[in-house]
Amino acid sequence: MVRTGKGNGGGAGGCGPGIVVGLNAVIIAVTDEEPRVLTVSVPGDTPMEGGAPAAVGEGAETQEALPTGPLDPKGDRTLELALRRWVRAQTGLELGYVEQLYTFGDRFRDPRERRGGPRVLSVAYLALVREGRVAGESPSRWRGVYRFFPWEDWRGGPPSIVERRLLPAVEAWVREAPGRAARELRRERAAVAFGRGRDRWDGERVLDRYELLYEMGLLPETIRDARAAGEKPPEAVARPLPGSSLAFDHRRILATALGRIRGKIRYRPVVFELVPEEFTLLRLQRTVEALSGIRLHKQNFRRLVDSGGLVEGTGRLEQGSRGRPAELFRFRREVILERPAPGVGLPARSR
Amino acid sequence: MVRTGKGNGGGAGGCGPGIVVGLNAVIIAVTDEEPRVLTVSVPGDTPMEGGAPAAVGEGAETQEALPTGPLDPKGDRTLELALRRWVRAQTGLELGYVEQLYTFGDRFRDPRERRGGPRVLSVAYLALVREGRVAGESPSRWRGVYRFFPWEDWRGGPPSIVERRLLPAVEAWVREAPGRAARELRRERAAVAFGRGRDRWDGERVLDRYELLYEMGLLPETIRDARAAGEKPPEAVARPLPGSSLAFDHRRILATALGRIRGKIRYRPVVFELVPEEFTLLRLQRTVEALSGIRLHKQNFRRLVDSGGLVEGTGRLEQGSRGRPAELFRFRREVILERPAPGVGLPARSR
DNA sequence: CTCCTTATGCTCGTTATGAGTATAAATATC
DNA sequence: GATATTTATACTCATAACGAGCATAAGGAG
Repeated sequence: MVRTGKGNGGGAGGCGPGIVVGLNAVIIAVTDEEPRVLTVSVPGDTPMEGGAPAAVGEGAETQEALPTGPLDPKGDRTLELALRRWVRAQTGLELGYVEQLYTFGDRFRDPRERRGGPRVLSVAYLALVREGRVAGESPSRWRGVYRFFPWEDWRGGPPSIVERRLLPAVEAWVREAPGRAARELRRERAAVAFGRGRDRWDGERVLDRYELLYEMGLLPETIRDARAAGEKPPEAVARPLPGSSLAFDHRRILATALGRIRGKIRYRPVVFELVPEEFTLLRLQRTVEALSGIRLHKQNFRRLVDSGGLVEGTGRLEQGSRGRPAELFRFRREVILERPAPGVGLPARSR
Repeated sequence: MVRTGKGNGGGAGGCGPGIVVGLNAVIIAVTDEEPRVLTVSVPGDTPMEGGAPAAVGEGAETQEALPTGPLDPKGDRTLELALRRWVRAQTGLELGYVEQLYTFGDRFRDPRERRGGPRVLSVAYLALVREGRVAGESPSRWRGVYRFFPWEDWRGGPPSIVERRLLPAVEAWVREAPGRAARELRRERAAVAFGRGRDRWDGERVLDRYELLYEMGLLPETIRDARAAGEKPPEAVARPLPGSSLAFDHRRILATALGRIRGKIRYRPVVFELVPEEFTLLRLQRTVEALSGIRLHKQNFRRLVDSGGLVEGTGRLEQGSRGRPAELFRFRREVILERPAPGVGLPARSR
């Protein structure tokens, strides 16, 4: 009957558990039509689950990471409450919408594991907050999400990085597969992730794309991790793709989060967690566009949310904007009682 | 710093970690038009993450539970591989489709926690297998999923239990709320979970319903857990709802899994993991119906999967059935390259 | 007053969906 | 062997949902 970790005692330090658990928060806001994520600075050698705060900014090179905190096994009633607790303490943010994202537990995702450190599990959460008010004095800041995934922002048409670097690299990767069968496999994986070209790009497959790029050796993480393992990178690539990285596997976690949001937005009214109580329809649309990374047809968006019962007009108008003043709307909570899956129903493809 | 569990020492046995991690498998198959889940027998006092195998079947009353296994922090490269490993060892099953479901970590979900035991986290996985071949000699067996959720099977119309017990109880629960505000809150929660009546029942909200029923005190778990906590059940209910329970919070985990499958089936071609290589369209339809719990329109289902490009005919016919022989079809793998979200697109409501 | 900008209303063709009707090809029954 | 029964499969039809575009309204800037 399945004992955990065949002998809890076998792990690090003679008596340690061999496994430690941390909680991870992907906190998303949309400001200035840009989706943003809250990151913190950690010293270069910080263990993932925290550690002595090691005097941040004391000289050693710091990395950017997602906020991480502990579960107090004797105190926190649920994982989510634990997350809310330490996010409040760390950043001053009172989280609204929170959902569990995924639990990450690959071996060596914390490099210290190679030096006898414990296996580190992270239960990652996605949180949406309304504004960019970071109250904490902690070294946290809002970063544009597309800083980490430049290839995911199609609002201005196909990003040049996709055309110029990504697709050619993918094609080369498929071509250079060792053997016919491997080539077919790669072709299919590439087609699923990138939709065989600029057409058919599926906005939700953020994680598939990230993982493929990682595997192809196009990301700095690939080199970093291979070096840590004492191997040489899979296929030495001239230069990594543009786009910032994050410590540990946190860019992967962020990719998971972005994909989840893009999916969720279609069938649950989660956008409203990101806009003020009252908003113009354009603001709502821009928020959806920021997250989904594509442009939407204005009139149809209006029809969708208005006659779809997602919003109701307040009768009041927005002040101080260019052009004809827009009516302020608010979310119609009743819609969740009326329709099974009220979302904004993005088009399959952009444009 | 966040060491896990602020005071690793406080836990079980003086040196325990305070947190232990287990993996949980919800293994689903569909046989005889019935969705089934693999369960195992555990002695009444088994700790969730396993422990000394305590001689199964030695007299003490046994409970039914989901298969559970460990993560070997030094050996298993990923959580999913760990799961595949011990499922193979325990049951002989070679899992095909596997996806992570959710991580459960509420306090006291393992009752031994109250007696100083460690906090037990379970990372639950959903696995789909083609046939009901349980090779292992372990005390595992296939149970009909609706044995645990009789109110979720609407294939024969609204289940009598819904009409006769569930909805009346829900209405009473709303009515008896302490105060006006609480009543409104309950009304809304009930409406979301149960769709304000036999109409608008959303098949995917399995977990919402389970949790509401738990909270209402309509399940044996409510009483069990309250007793373990030394409290009295929230609102003493005459008799619990029909439907088998599972050990620990495993019925909740199963509810999560069923809801996930029902959602997934709509936009990913996962049904094909549950039928043989070649199948008739009726068989495919019955499998979808078994999972979604509703009946579908035969001709439209055919149109959906056939002209939708999900399947292709083999030209061969099924042998030995009543009526006109049906053509055998197979899954068209190419569809995942062609369409972004190929699923079977269930109707919002039944009938 | 005219142009520019944004908001909002409405139309139109296409596709998807829900519900049938009709016919075909087997086996079972008398 | 004719007929009923059962299941498969092909089509039709009305309606809803969707994608794209035209047209008009209501502000400010020049």
